[in-house]
Amino acid sequence: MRIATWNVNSITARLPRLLAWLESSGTDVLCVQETKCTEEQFPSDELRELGYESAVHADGRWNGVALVSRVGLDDVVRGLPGGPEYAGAQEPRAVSATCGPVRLWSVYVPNGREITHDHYAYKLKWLGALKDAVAADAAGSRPFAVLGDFNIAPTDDDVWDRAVFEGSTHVTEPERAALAALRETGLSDVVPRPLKYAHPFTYWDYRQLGFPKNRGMRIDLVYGNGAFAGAVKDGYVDREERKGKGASDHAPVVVDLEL
DNA sequence: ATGGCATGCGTGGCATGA
Repeated sequence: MRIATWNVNSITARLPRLLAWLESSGTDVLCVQETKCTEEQFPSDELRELGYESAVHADGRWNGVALVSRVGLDDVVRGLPGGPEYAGAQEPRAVSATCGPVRLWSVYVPNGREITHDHYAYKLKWLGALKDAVAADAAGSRPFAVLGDFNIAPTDDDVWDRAVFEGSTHVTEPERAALAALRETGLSDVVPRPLKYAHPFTYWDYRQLGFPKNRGMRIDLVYGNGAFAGAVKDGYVDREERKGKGASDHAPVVVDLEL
């Protein structure tokens, strides 16, 4: 079973690449982030023609998540139960479902913007609510994983130059502590292998030749419980998909399981 | 010293991203 997570940075802008990649990679379940569309605009018909069902949680030009599966899509939950509001509203940043033998979440953790910004406090609250929402499944015996764009580099090695991020979000101790608390529910970081260079970065800024210079970050993560992590046979970052015109600034993270 | 790129919305220049 091949499961992947990919921040597509607009599913409508990425649709030709997305459809081609699903076919060429043979992915069974894809966790999508930053759909940047309404639920009506989501390309459910095009995906259905390829044999995939979709569960979408989206409301317009920002955020938006989905689960796309060809191995079943049941018991869909849209949103983060108990999640905090930002600017008076719940944002579409989480969707979960059961896909065959495995329960999965697709999450788009708030960016945080700046350490002094309200968005940063919101990010930490959001992660706390995520921990509470997944704790029972994380501790369970059914294969379970939270996949997505966590907007946190778990260690200093997960950014191309730690010094550049001094004073910035994505690398702070409270963010990493929130990730550690999430792991303590029973989840472990399923680290993919890179296809090139030493470290499995998953995001490279569009600017300043970030990708050619491999100035990347590992912020797209797969957090699986024991039954999930124990079934993992391989995992990699498909950096080929970051190449060329019309690429997302994130590459897909692919995990193969024997379930 | 600054911005540099891409997206949506909507046709000009913001807001957002990390």
